[in-house]
Amino acid sequence: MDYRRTYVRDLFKLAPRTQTSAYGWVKTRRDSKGISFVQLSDGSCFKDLQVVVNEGVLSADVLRQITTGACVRFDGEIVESPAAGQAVELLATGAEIYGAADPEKYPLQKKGATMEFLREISHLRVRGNTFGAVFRVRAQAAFAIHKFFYDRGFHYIHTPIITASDCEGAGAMFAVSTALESAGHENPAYQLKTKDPAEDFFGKPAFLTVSGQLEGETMALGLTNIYTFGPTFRAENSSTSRHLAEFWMVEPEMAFCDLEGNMNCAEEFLKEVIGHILENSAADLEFFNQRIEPELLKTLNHVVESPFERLTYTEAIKMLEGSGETFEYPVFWGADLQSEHERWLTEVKVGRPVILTDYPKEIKAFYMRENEDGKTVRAMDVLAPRIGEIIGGSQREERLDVLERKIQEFGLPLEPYWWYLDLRRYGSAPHAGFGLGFERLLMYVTGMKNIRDVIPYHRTPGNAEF
RNA sequence: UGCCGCAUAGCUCAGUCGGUAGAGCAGCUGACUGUUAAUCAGCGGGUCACAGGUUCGAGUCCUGUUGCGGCAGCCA
Repeated sequence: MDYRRTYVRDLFKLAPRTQTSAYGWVKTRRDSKGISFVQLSDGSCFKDLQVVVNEGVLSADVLRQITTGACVRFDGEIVESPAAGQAVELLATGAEIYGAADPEKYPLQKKGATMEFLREISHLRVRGNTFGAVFRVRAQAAFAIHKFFYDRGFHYIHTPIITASDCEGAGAMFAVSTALESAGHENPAYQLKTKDPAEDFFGKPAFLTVSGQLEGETMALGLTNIYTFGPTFRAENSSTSRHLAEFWMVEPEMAFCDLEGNMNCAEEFLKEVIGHILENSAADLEFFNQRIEPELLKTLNHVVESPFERLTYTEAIKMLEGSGETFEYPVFWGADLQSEHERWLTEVKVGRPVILTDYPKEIKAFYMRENEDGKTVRAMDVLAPRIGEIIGGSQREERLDVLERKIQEFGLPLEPYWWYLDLRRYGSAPHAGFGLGFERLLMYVTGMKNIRDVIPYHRTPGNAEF
């Protein structure tokens, strides 16, 4: 068996009367007198292959094992289909069962299951229509991201997963330690080897990264344009449809770039990646449009075609104040925008993604470049209808004295940032970048309502199954 | 972490006033010469999440626990 076989996707393109084989998993089997129809999928495309099995072609024993979930190879001939529903089908002359699936126990049915149930069988759900489409689109999106940056001369950088800096300021962190060790294989109890971080593996407290940005900045100030695309961890005890403890983040960082350039990059990025998926995952998106989110294709096409609205925080506050809406949380200059405010701006007022800039410095991170007014920073958030913040970024503070002052104003110690400050000490450059939550982008592109359903195995508070 | 909701067959759900459990789908058996979530007939299938409590009697009422979901906060 060679991996370079003909995928089901390619079988549809074969000329009638071509002899071939189809490998895959059975979705359903329908029997009539003298004939059986098998829907076969190998995940290479949305559409199943219809295999026609005439009576007597297969032994009773083999036919009996061709049930939903079974893994089978069919040998036969591509023929034009006499019935509606498919142009061609495979007329079977033989079959081999690789793995049967007991139909009384196989949990994945061909009819109605909730997303919550399918989440419990995450190892099998990929064989269904919805999750096959989700993970094909996920792969396509990842490729589109690499292509976007490659085409623009960005270098793909791998920043560390483990970091000893516990003050990146982006949320709660997971500790990484060998101080905790199992008392033994037979005894599952764990015990603490040492309480002193100096005796731990790294000689000081270490954590899983919450962002590769600071290290990304160091690479950009030498390679000019870089991006990271890797796993990110937040130990925040938040259980919502938009949060994961382990997720994937894309973080470009650009030297010789200001907030304007940053906004341009973010907008071009979203348009090109979504455009690529519209073009290359059409059948999967059509399914999402029919079964998951009726407005999906309309929305995505609209995003690709129209310019994003760009507003300053101050302008957005004025709009919210004049909206006539009654919000649960009050709107005033200096307040962080709540979900309800972001929703009003993107869904009611504008109807497409909005880029907000120049937030009050108190509600944004220390590394964002301070404006001349002394009150706001060069921050930008890209807000999307339905999912809220999809991108957060800023022009970075490149002035040593200002950055040192800001770190202290935020009550952070200077010492751990010695290397970050060195960037401003030696050959500092204006630079900017942003972070994009990959799974949030996938929610937007697929219309899936829960972030746990766009990653193969979700990690959330209380769950690390699989 | 806070507030709210849910937990009954493999799945999706109903279960009235507290009186010993029901449907559709799936599965199995059979019928049907081309089906498309096939159709038709029949059959099997239950620790009513768990632990207590009230009661002659609890799926149903009360308390606690666990799990799941929604919203909010935090964020990407």
